[in-house]
Amino acid sequence: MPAKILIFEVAVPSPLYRSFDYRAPIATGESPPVPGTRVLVPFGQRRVVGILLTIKQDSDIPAGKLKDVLEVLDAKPVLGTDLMQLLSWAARYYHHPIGEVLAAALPVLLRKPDSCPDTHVMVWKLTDAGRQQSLQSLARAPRQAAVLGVLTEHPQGLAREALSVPLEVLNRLQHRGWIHRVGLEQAPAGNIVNLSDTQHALTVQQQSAADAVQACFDSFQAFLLEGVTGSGKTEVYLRLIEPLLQKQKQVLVLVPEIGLTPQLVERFRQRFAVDIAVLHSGLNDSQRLRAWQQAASGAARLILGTRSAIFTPLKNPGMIIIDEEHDTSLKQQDGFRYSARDLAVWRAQQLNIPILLGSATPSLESLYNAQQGRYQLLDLPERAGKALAPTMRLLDLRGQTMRDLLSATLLDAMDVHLKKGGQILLFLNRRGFAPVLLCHACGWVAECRRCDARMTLHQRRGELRCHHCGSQRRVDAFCPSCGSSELLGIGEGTERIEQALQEHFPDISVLRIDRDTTRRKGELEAALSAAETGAARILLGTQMLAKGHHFPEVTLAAILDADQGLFSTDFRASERMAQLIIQVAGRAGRAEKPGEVMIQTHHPDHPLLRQLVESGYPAFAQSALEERQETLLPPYASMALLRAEATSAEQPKAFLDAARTLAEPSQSATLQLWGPVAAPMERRAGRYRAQLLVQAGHRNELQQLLRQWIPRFEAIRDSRRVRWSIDVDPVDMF
DNA sequence: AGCACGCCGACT
DNA sequence: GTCGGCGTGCTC
Repeated sequence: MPAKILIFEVAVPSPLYRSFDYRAPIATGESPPVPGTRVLVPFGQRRVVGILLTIKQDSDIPAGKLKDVLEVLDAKPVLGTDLMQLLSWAARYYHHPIGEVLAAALPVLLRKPDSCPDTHVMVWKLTDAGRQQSLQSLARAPRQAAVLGVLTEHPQGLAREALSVPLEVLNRLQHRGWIHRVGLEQAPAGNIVNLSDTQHALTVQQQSAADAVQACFDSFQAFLLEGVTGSGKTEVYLRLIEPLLQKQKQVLVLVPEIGLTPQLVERFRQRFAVDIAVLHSGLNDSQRLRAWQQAASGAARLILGTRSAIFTPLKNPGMIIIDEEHDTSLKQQDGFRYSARDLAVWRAQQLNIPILLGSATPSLESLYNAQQGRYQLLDLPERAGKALAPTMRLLDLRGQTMRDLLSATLLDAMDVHLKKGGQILLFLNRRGFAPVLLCHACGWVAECRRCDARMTLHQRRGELRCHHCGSQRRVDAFCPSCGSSELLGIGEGTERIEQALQEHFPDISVLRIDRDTTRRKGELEAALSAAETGAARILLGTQMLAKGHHFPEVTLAAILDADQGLFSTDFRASERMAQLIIQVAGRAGRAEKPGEVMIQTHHPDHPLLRQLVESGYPAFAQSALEERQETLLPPYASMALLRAEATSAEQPKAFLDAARTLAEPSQSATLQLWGPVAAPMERRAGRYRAQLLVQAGHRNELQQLLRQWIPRFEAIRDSRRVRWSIDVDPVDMF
């Protein structure tokens, strides 16, 4: 009888669409590890950290090829059953290699082969000796004295973060034997919900929305909270979070990238005296690991994060909230291209908890789900408090006297608002000085050497920059083509508008907020606070300015160029433009001052624009949905985009041609392939890009095709030479 | 992806 | 005579 050997099936961090089998380690101990545990395995010439998927009795791989697991790295799995299920499903649905999916869900430090640092919450406490020290004896070490003082008042101990002194100070005290570190299994379970008195009474609509969700606290239900700007969505979130925290549950809140500002975090902190884990891009690896562990242990009760926070382990999940659910930054745009919103709905269902999707301008997908009865629609049609809805107006630019995108009508309106003491917000989604540098003598324009794109002129820094690949160079003094010195910046960016505003309103302070003015740390915060206090009278900016901030003094908001979104090749462009316009409009008149919104366009009769302005977003969304239905576009169809890129233009096309041929036999009635075609900007960062669109009437049909199609790509000759990727439910068609 | 192996060009 | 270019193949 051969001895029974166990086989570990392991997901290895590599772009391969399969798992790998290993012999279980010799010393498995009493209880074998469970799926979700990290294992160190030999892989080719390397050793890598993989994740145990299953333990099985035998393998299809010949015994001679099997290698041994080198080490089991965790006593407890880093990924619990629920996350393993979520991630396996996500790998299948998005057709991304399981090893990369699992790796993407783990904090960087857990992807390294060190054993997992302790998952305890560490706090510092006074020792008996420490308690007996007099503070006077430490007069020459004020920081050490302060620590002793604070710890005297907190006999249960405090985390280092709470003490906010350098580690060195603590080490010195520890060395003297006056304080020591203690690991707690969980954070001190204070009962901790501590409502501040800033709580406002809810409006009738807010209350009924909150009631509806609260009625479903103990089971899965998806809610779409459609609330106009200023209607108090956040207050509804806070009201719902409160009873859950009291029941010792955790709440996971996902927000778009720009939405996760210190101001938002501060609002949560002021409301609830619980440990909040904040997961944003600014964290370093150990901070991120710590936040993850605090969520996993249950110590953090409120988890606030961007897209990838959807993979945070939760000990005691109570609810998931997705704020600004329409925002495209919730969809990962490279590598493992998942939608955090869609995964969140799946996860809520799996955890049997409610999920709340909030937006002033819901995505057409979510509105469709609400109409289908999958989501329960909650409506907040009115602004809370005394604030009045702003009036919106299209400004016909045709034939108007213009000064750098500022029409005479707009300038007049600005004058009026400034005289009345109002603040003004101008939105333009184009940074830099001018999007084109043109030679007046010969017509040459400055183009990027690595992209099919014009360079943007950044005049103040004397640079040309490509906004697609990031390359930059000094602006030419003479035309490289004809030698003329007459080089003109054509078109407008925020930098030019800023200059024009300063000239036109010499006594008014203008604040420009875009990626160029807020590049360094702290600059964005400084700018936002200058905007909020009203110190700056005219605010000018890009997306950054439009999203989520509260500027109570703004009485006039203007979209300087609404025409960009009108004639795009991307069928979602008009939806985006509408969302952006409403978002900018939402910045005006939030306080007691009535707001005015002006939208500059050369197409004032465009049906979409008119409907948006005259009837509002819900009406716009309804007719956009009807149009999608007629043209059989999402959400009435399912899409996947196969992209390929390489250093030559031919290779991606050849690969996609081959891929298309492989898909051809399985074409059914509603399955369609479009392309391959060159990407809208074919060359980007020196690489040529092409794409093939797959469309199906049904999700299942699309999935069925992808399942049998993608494994065959490895057989295509060029598949090694091109970089290809599959994007299921793409939101960006580029 | 990473890494090794392998076969052809310009260097000490 | 070697260092190194990137094409090809493999990873339990």
